[in-house]
Amino acid sequence: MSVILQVALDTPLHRLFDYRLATDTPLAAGTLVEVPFGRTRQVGVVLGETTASPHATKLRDVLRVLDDRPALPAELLRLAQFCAGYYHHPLGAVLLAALPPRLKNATPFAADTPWLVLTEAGRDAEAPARARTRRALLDALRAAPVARATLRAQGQMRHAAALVAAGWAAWTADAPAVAPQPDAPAPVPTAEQQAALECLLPALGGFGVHLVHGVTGCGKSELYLRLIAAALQQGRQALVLVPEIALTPQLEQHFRTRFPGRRIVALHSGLADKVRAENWLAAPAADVLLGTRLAVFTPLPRLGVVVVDEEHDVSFKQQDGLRYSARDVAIARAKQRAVPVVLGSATPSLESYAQALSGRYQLIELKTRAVAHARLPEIELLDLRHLPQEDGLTRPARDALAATLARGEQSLVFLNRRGYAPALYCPGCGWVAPCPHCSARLVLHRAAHRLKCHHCGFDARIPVACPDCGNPDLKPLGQGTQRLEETLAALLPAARIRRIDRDSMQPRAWAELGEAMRAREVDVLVGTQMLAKGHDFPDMTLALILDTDGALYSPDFRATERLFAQLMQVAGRAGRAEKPGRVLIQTAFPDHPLFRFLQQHDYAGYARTLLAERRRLDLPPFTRQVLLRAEAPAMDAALAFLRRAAADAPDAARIRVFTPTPAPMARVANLERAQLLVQSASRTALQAFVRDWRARLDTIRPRVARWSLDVDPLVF
DNA sequence: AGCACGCCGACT
DNA sequence: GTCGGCGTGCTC
Repeated sequence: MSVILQVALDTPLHRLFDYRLATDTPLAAGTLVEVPFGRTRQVGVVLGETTASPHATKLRDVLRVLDDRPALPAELLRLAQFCAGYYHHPLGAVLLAALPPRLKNATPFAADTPWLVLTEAGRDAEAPARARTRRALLDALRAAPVARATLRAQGQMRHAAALVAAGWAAWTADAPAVAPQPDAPAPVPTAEQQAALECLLPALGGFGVHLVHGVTGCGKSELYLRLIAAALQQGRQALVLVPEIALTPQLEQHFRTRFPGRRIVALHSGLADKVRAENWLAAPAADVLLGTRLAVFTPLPRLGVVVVDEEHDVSFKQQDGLRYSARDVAIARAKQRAVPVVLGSATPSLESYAQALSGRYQLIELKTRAVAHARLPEIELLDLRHLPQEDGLTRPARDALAATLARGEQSLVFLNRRGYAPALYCPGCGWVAPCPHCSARLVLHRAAHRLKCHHCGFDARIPVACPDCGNPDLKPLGQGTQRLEETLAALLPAARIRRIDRDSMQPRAWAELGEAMRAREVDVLVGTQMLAKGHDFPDMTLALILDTDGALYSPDFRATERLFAQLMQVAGRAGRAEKPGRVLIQTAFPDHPLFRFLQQHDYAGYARTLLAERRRLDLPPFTRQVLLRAEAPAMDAALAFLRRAAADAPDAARIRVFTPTPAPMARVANLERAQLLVQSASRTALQAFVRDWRARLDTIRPRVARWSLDVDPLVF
C-alpha cells in the first residue's frame, strides 16, 4: 500500500510538498525523511498524510525514512508552528533550523552513547591512591552519570577510557535513574531573595512571565537555582538560556556542584556537530538543559521551568535566517507548556520592562547586593567642556588610572570604537578616507596596515599619500581601542594592559581572560562593548568610560537606550569587593538626563522616563522593524508599495510606517538600505498587515534584492 | 535558496 | 558564430 506524505522542506517557499511512500504502517508526524527535490536531495519533516494530492502527476517517491533518529516530538512541531507564524518564516525552514546540523544530514547517524555510568563492579571498586583524577571521577560517577561532552570539556576522556577498560564504568545511550543524591546545601537567602521566592515558587505549575530586575551582585542566580531545585524535586526539567557560549561552562560547573545527582546537559554552537547532536538527543532524559539561544528548540518532555538570564542581551536575537529572539520563543514555549518563565537582568529590555509595568509580567525587584559589604560605585562626570584632553584622556582620568595601579588594583577603560582611529585624514586638504561601498568612513587598523569599513566589511591598504592633494603625511583622527592601548602603555609603563574587542578576542578566549584577571596578570582592561557583559572581576575598582557622546544625541533613540544599559553594566563591574569602586565618565554633555539616573543607579527610573517619552510622542505600542535592501529603483517601488499598503489598511489597524532616522537610506555594498518601523495599536492587525504585505512584496517589480523583518516587537 | 532556461551584448 | 550576463520561473 502506498500513502502520500506532506513534507516540510528547508526552502523559502511557504508551503508543504507531497511525496509517495510505499508503506503499511503510518508514519508519526515529525518523522524525518530524505526526499528528492528538484535536482537535489533534502531532509524534510513529515507533517501529515493524505490519500489525494493536487499535484498527483508530479509526485515523487520518498528516498528513505530516517529511522536512525527520533521523530520530532509534537511539542516541538507546535513551537515551530508558532515561530513560522510569528516570524513570517517558512515552517520547513523553522523546523530544520531547530534541528542540530548533524541530524539534518541524511548520512546514517549512529545513536551514540553520551553517558558514562558506573558498572556493578565499579560500585565498590577502589582506584589506586596515586590515580587521583581517576578516583575523583569514580566518586563523581557514584553520584551521577557524567556526559561525554563534559568529560571531553574537562579533558578527562583518558581517565574515562581507563575506567571503562577496568570494567568499572560503561558508556550508555540513556543515563539510568540514579539513586537520589541530595542537592548541595543552598546559602541562606537574603530577606529580598526570600520574598522573591515566595512569589516564584507558587508559580511553578502554570504559565507566567516573571521579570527579575536585580542590581549586579544581588544574587539572581541563587534565585534561579532555588526555583530550579523545586522544579527538579517535582521530577520536571529546567531550561536555562544564557546569551553567550563563554558563560555556559562556568554556569554548568555551578549547576554541577549545586546539583551533584542531576543530569546536566549543555548545548551551544561551540560544540562539535557530533557532540551537539548527542546532547540534543540526550536532552529528553536530562534534568537541566543549559545553553545559548539555539537550546530553546530542544525536546524537553518534562519541562517545568524556563530561565532566561541577561534577558536584555542582544545575543538572544538571531540576525539571519530565521530572525528569532530566543527570549520571546522561550516565553511562547513556556505558554504552550503551561510552565513559568523567569527573565532576569540588571538592565531589562524596555519591552520587557513595559510588560512588567503594565502588569502582564510579574515584576520582582532585588535592590540590595547579596555580596557582603558590596557597595554600588560612585559615578563621577568629567566635563570635557572644561577639561583639556591629551590623546583622549583628561587629567583626572589619567590620575585615577595611575592611583589605581599604584594601589595594585585593576581598571577597566571602555571605548566603544575598535581599530586604531575612527578615521584617516589629510591635514593638507581635509580629505577623509571614505568607504567606496557605503556612506561610512574607513577605520584605520594600524597593526594590520589596513583601512576597514565596519559597516560593509570593505578592506583596503593604507594609502601612502592623500589621493586628492598628494600629501604623504596622512594622520589618524580620533581614538580607537588600539590607539588607546598605546596611549595607556606610554602613560602607565609598568601596567600590564589587555585589549578586549572583536579584533583581539578569539571567540572562546573569555575563560582564559577570566583566569588571567583572577590571577592578577592584568592591570588594565581596554575594550569595546564586549566588556559590558559577562564576567565579574573582584579586584576591579575603576571603570573609565570614554566617548559616549555620539550615542547620547543619536537620532536613533534605541542607541541611547543601549548606551545606558552598557554603562550600567560597565559600572556594575567596578567595586564588587569590599573596596569601593569608582566610575569616571568623560562627556561634553554632563547635563544629559541619562547621567542623573545613572549616578543614582536608577535603571527603573530611566526606563520609566523613556517609556513616558514614547507615549508623549504618541508612538503606537506595537512595532515591527523591517529592513529592506535593494537597488535604487527597486527600493523606490518597495517603499511606495509599503506606504500604499499602510494607507489602504482598515481604519481599525491604523498602520503607521516611518523611518526611524533622518537619513534612513544608507548605501551598503552598492545596495540601498532602508530601515522602517511599521506600527499599529493592535498587535493582531500589525501581524496581519505584515503577513499580507510580505506575501505581495514578492510580486513587485523590479525585485527587492533582500528584505528581512526584525525579530521582536517593541511594546510599551 | 539553488538551479535552469532564455534572450541579448562582446569576443576568439 | 559562441560565451556569459542576470531577469524569470520552478521545485511535490
